[in-house]
Amino acid sequence: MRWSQSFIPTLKESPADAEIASHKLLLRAGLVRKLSGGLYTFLPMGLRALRKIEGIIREEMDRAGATEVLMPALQPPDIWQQSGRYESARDVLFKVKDSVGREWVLGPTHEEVITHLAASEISSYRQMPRTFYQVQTKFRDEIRPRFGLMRAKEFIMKDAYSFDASDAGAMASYQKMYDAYTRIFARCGLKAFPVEADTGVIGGSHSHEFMVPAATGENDVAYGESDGYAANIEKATSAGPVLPTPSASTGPAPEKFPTPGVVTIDELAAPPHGVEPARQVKTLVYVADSQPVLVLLRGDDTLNEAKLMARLGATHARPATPDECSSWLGARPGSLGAVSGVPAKVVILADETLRRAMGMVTGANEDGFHLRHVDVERDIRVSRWLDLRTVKAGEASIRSGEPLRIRRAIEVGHVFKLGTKYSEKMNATFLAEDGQRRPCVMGCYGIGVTRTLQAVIEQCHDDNGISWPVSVAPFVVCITPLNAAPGGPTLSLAERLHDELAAAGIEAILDDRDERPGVKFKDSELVGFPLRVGIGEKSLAAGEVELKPRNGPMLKVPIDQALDRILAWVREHEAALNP
RNA sequence: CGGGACGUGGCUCAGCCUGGUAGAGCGCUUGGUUUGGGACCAAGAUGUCGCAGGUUCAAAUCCUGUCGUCCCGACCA
Repeated sequence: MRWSQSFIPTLKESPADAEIASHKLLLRAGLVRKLSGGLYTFLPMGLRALRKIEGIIREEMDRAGATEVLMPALQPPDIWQQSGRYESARDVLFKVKDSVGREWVLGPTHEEVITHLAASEISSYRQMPRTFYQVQTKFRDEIRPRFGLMRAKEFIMKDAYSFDASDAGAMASYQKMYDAYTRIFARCGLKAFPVEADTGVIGGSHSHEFMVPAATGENDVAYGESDGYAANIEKATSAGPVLPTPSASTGPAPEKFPTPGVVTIDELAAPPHGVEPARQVKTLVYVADSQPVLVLLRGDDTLNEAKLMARLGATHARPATPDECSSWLGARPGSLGAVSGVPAKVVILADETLRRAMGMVTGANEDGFHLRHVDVERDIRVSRWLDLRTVKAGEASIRSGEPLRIRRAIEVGHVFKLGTKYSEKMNATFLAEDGQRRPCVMGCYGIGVTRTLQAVIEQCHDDNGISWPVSVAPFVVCITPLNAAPGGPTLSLAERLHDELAAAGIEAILDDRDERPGVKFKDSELVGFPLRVGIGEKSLAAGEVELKPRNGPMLKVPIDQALDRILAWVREHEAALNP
């Protein structure tokens, strides 16, 4: 490929609407252009890198025994109604109407479609295990698209779905995908690691997300440095808070005291009251699937909303408004408590940390008053004790006791044991060996392909631009004749090398532009080709060409060895990425 | 959805406060000189200042609305 025949519009300056490095580089290196918020056109270099990632994914899916299909992006709403997600996923569903007014859905994912297929095509245990996958464009009505391809309205995803006749079979299918994912990200040159993930409404214990550590990620991961524990913060647990919870009773009964103007934990902790946060009971009012619930946490803890929803099996949860708090409890946020005045219909959930907590301080359900000497088990009608708190850095790992750390990460993949949630609702059943009809046991497995592309850039770049791993580089080799005069000796050698590389199966881009050397050097580093082959009149006179790895020092090699040295360099770096 | 910021040539931005001829750098075109790290000189082209109203003799500038973009938030009462 000649540079002049491609389309690589590089930019010296970053467009103003890009914030993070990978987003800026996507634009600066001419990989993508924005059409609208969350919608991007892939230009040749971006498309080539994307195809490389897709290629790796296809190879590994096939190796793992999955089989490729392609499902419609446009889907009838009735299958979404059948699965119940027409309601529960309504926030992300794009809906469109056709010319006669009938409604359609743009698929954010394909569980419904594949389960519909399985319902009609799989009828016997003999047809399983079976794993289908596709690489498809997905649509999500993101509240706030951001960071380029990272969170977009339209994006490319690899999704796979496994069907098994038994739980054990489903676990084996899950493990195959888990292993495939590990290989895929390694081959993409990404340092991605699996973490335990929240299973949300669906329940079950088997879900892992593959995370790429990055300060710009949108997820927090809690992990142990050496014990291997790693979990999404939404799921993470610990041995408990570092500070112990007060457990000595300070009085025989709760006692009301005035706290005018005090509405926050910090204000109650400050003079004149001086009640340290660990001695306070934080009372939150939530509305979960239209039901009011009270959530009790220690004052210095934070509610983990994902845990709340998971424990309740709720699909939507939101904090109650101050007016709702007033009408249910008789007080405004800041003076709420669960000791008295809680209507019987309101469920009270308390975090495990508060078990046996004594001598606590909490709101009195009367504006301007709090209660002290509260023994939680004695004084509060707790309906359920649950793990609802968000773990904090420094707390002991449940695995080894070492202090947990927390870091930001980008989620690039998710493997999930679904069970029979969809197969039951959509009647995807089979006849088992024992003659019984049972629902298929399913798993689903996603990789954000476009997001993975950007994650690679986020992880592989420097001040000069992108630095692609050879496996996903749009071209591995950039041949740079410093003088591209037609018919001249540098261009002739460049062309010869290009053709010889092509014959050896390596696609190189030849920078045949009539540009000054500095421009070519800067561009090749910005776009990030792993190996640049420089051919100038000086080096030619010395009988040499220059091999300049993107991340290493320049090597001068004799012209007649150039091809072999380039091939060796590429093979070596390809091999390094193969697990 | 709440808060904030910003919309001026292809890109990055100045001008707006204090209304009065629309600017710079990069990019682009032409000619010349250059040619191993984003060249230099000269001459040029490119704008209904996001859009719609309003105020005014006069609006990029002030006011209102609207659309778009980006950031923060949408757990800690």
